[in-house]
Amino acid sequence: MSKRALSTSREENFPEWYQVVVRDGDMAETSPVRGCMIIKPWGWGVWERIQAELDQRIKDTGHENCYFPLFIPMSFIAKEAEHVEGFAKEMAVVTHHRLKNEGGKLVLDPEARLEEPLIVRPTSETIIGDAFQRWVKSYRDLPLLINQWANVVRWEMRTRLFLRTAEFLWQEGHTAHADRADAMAETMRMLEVYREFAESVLAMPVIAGEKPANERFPGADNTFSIEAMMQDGKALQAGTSHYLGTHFAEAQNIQFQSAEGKLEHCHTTSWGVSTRLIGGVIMTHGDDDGLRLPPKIAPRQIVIVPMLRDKPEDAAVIDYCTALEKELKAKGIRALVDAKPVKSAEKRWSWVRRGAPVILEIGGRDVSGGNVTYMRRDRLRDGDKVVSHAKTRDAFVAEAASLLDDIQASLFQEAKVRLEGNIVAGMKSFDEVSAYFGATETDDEAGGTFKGWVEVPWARPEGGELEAIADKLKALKLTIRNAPLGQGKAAGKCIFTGKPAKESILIARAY
RNA sequence: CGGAGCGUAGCGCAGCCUGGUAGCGCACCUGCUUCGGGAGCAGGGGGUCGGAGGUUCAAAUCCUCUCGCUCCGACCA
Repeated sequence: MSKRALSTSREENFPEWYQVVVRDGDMAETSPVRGCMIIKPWGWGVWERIQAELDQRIKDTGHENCYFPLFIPMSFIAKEAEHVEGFAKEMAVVTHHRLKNEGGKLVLDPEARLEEPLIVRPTSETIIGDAFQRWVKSYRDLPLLINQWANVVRWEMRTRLFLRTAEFLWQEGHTAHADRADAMAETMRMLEVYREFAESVLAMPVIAGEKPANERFPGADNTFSIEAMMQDGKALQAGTSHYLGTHFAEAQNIQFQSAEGKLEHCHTTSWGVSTRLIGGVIMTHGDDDGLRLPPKIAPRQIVIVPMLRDKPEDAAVIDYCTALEKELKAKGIRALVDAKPVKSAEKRWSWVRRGAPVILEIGGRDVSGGNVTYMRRDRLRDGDKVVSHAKTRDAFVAEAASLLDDIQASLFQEAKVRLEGNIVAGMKSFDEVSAYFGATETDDEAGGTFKGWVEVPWARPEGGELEAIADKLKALKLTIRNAPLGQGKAAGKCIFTGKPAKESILIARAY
């Protein structure tokens, strides 16, 4: 008879469920500025964990952090034709540097119009390239390996908290290399960093692969992505890594003198992941009681809720909890006693909705017996019933770290089974693909029938042929996600062109 | 920016058709009783009904405009 902690379920209405999890999980809310979000302390705590873990990996692979301006001169963006084309429609532009008071109303001061408008960065290839042009003179300056943590703005039509917001936070890596091989190795190295990070830190299994030409970053020669499967079967692009060839180097004069004394253009790369990852975590691990956070990114891993009764004995319970918290912290665990004067049942459910991995409830009897009672958020219920476990306090403290490891592993395993069990291979024609997805035309609003991804052989068509295929897929709300790495020689024929297949690609609905 | 729907208390909603000056559940505050678990009873606080105009003796309700949100489409990390 036990009720759920949320007002809606994944099955009833997945998009609404997502919003409720974000709100009730205290992650973020919409702001007075259209399309922008306020990230609340709990959501920000998750982002801080993501930053800390990923930043370490970025540094371990030889990169240095720095910071470039938020504003980019419009002329910079205009230099790379494809880049302009790709971003022109979604840029925020600063045109004035002063307001004036006109009859009690604030208006733009026409005399304060900027000679050259400034773009609020949608990404920083151009302004970083401008610096690279000055920093790189010799082959001895290469490779140049830079990263920055920043906010960027893309004026999106439709926004959803974390998944697509007008302003979002990310890290963007930018590197310059002497040749294609070195730049490509960098591109793949960072893709692998993302894959490993997503799986081991976010417990989010992904498929790493190369994007088809029509899904490339504006100005890139090759774009690679990691794709994750959400619980509604849709794909989420969780990270990208681009080999930019010499396009930006040519547009911006990033040149070096080789050992042979020849002047050559650099080969550049860029790669990034954003706050969108948090949306991915929510849709990968959330359940009908709210968020379930992997311990590695949970701002608080173990939350201790004292069962207070407004009696003198409360003091002993709080002391017991505080001592326990201290012990756990000494072991490097992010523990918290929630002693707020709020009904304990309320506190329990609010931590459930926020997805704290382990929730302890400590009452007088635990104190006198030297025990703890706890719940695992990843396996909160057996059927409908909430499951609590009991242990001696000493045993709990001794095993706390491995309990967290176990939760991390179990969340990953659950998601991995879902991903691997829902990629359908073996279809021989587009009609089969169409039939597979076709049955779910009407179910976008409600959860509807779950449809996973389809893996099919194709001949890697380009140009107009690819455009036509993309349009055909679009009619079914489908996109090509990527061509997974490490696949063997593709067998059979391309399901679109009938030509001998070159590789397999994943087709899915996507965010 | 197009199509559809919706804006009434923190959240979820009723009231609108048939205008009469705002209500329910949860949450919140106080008290008492409970309490190894999402408690009961009693009392209470909180809304210029998204905003601006208009019609009217009177507007949450009718009309016009506007802003915002959600879903769908186009675009996209």
